Formats: sequence, C-alpha cells, structure tokens
Amino acid sequence: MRITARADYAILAIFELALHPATTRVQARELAGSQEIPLRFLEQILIQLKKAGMVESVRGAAGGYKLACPAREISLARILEAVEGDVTLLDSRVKPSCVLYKVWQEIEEEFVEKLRSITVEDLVRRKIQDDRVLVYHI
Amino acid sequence: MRITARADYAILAIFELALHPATTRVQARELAGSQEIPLRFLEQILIQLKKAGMVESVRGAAGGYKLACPAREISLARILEAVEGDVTLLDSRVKPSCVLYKVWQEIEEEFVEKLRSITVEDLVRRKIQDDRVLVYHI
DNA sequence: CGAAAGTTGACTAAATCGGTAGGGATTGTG
DNA sequence: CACAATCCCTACCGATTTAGTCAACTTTCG
Repeated sequence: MRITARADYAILAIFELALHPATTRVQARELAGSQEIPLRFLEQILIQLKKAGMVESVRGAAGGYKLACPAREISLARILEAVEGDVTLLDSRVKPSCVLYKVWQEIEEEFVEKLRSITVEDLVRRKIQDDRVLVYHI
Repeated sequence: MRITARADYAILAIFELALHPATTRVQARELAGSQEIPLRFLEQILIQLKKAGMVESVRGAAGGYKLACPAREISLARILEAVEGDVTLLDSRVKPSCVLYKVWQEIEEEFVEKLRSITVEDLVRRKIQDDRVLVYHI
C-alpha cells in the first residue's frame, strides 16, 4: 500500500462531485480546475472510477460526470481499490509459517478496516463542520 | 508507506538475532541462510541497522552481529524508520486546508502508533507460543 | 602473513509513478 | 448536416524507486 497521486486525485474528484447537487453534471475540466489535477491524468482516473461503478458519465457536448451512488456508499477503501489494484501493505515475501506473517495480516486488516469505515459522506460532513466553525470565528 | 523487501528482511534479520542468546554473535551469512535473504543485500541492511543503533558488529574472522539493545526496545516502527527514511503513507499532495489532509493524518498516526506498539520481543513471544501449541498438538 | 569476516560505494535491470499525446466515439448546437 | 465540445481508449515517456550485484577495502583471528 502506498497512497499515490492517482489515489489522492481520485478521492479529491469524488469528493468534489459529492459537493455538487446529485443531479448536476460536472465536467472533467471543472474538476481538474477546482482540485488542481492535470486534466488528461484525471480523465484516466475517472474512467477507472466509472468502471468501478462510482461515477456515471454523459458524453458529448455538455457532458460530464456525477456520482453513481450515494456518497455514504463510497468508502476510501473502495476508491483505493478502484484505482490501485488491491489495498495491501506488502507483497508477502514472508512465509505464512513465520510469526511475522500473521502480524502483518493483523496490521493490514486494521488499516483496511479504517479505510472502509471512512466514506465520502464523512468527508463532506467534516467539511461543512469546518466551514461553519470558520464563519463563526470571523 | 509501503513495506518493501528491504524492510521485511530487516525485521526478519533482527527477529533472527533476537532468537539467539544475547552474547552470541551471528554472522551475516548465517542470517541470510536461515531467513533466505540475499547475502549482499542483507549486508547493506545490517549496516543501516547498525547506524540506527539496533545491532552491533564485530569485524574480522569469527566476527558477526548481535542486538545492541533489548528486543523490547526495538519496535517495528523503529526498524522501518531505519531502513526506509520516514514512515509516512503519502507525500501530501493534498493541501492542509482540505479536509482530506486531516483525515490522512489521523489514519497515518493510527497506523504508525500500531507499528510503534509492536516490538521484536512481542514477535519472539508469539513464536514461542506458536511453537508450544504446535508441540502440544502432535 | 593469510584467510575470513565486515564495510563501503558504485552500478544495474526491472518495475512503478506521474503524467503526456494522439486519435476515436458520442452528443448538443447552429 | 457540420462542427465543436466532451468523454474514451491506447500508447508512450522520463524520472524515481526497488531489489539486488560487484569490486575493492579494512579489520581481526590464528
């Protein structure tokens, strides 16, 4: 496991989509602009997210993207799995017979469980909360 | 963060050293043999572990390695830090202002804390327990 | 002294990462 | 229908990292 730029961008894109009303389409160009992601790179990532059933797209002029399911059903783990094959910490050089093997498995499971528990809805909720606090303090 | 072969081997080597009496010296060749690690590669790793104060070496004929401190003071985090610079999950493309930034920090902190909590002594203890169970069941 | 062992730095083949580029398919608009 | 805008697909590329290898040197035991 390693959080690559690809994964980072994927989450940011989905997050940005979640901030828009569920019915509006957002264009890749717009997503790229607001999150500072290279457009052509983002296009690749969006295709992966589409194949994984997290976004829907409409082609042609006035096309764009929107979430294919509620933000609550999209966990960080799901996004990572979509853009980087599997969410694993190691390539298991250690033999299953070794104690270390089980230890790694435990650490990995705990890590993945954490990623599964955080959804895009959580991110949105946190952002709303952050913004409110910000306003109150001005 | 990613658990590389280097890190894996480093932990295995320290683990193997911890299985020997504290006074005996173990040669790199022997470590490489018992844990199936390429010798020349292991030698590099041992140098890093030495610089980090986890192993001591004696040169010359009949030389070898031994732990430089109690196994209980060597955590997985410490080994990882020694052989891969820092123990981080991402290279932080996300801006600190973004909600995602704090989320990653939390996940990373939890992960590192876990690595800090597991020591080589734990590994040895687990191995002893595993072996006992094995014997009982024969 | 000579052999065995650790030490060091340079080197390399292969994989991965972070994109870029070209072109094709689809669709709204004039 | 033409055309522009947009998404889609494949291929490629330079830089970095990984996983080692190699040669040469230093230290110590017998």
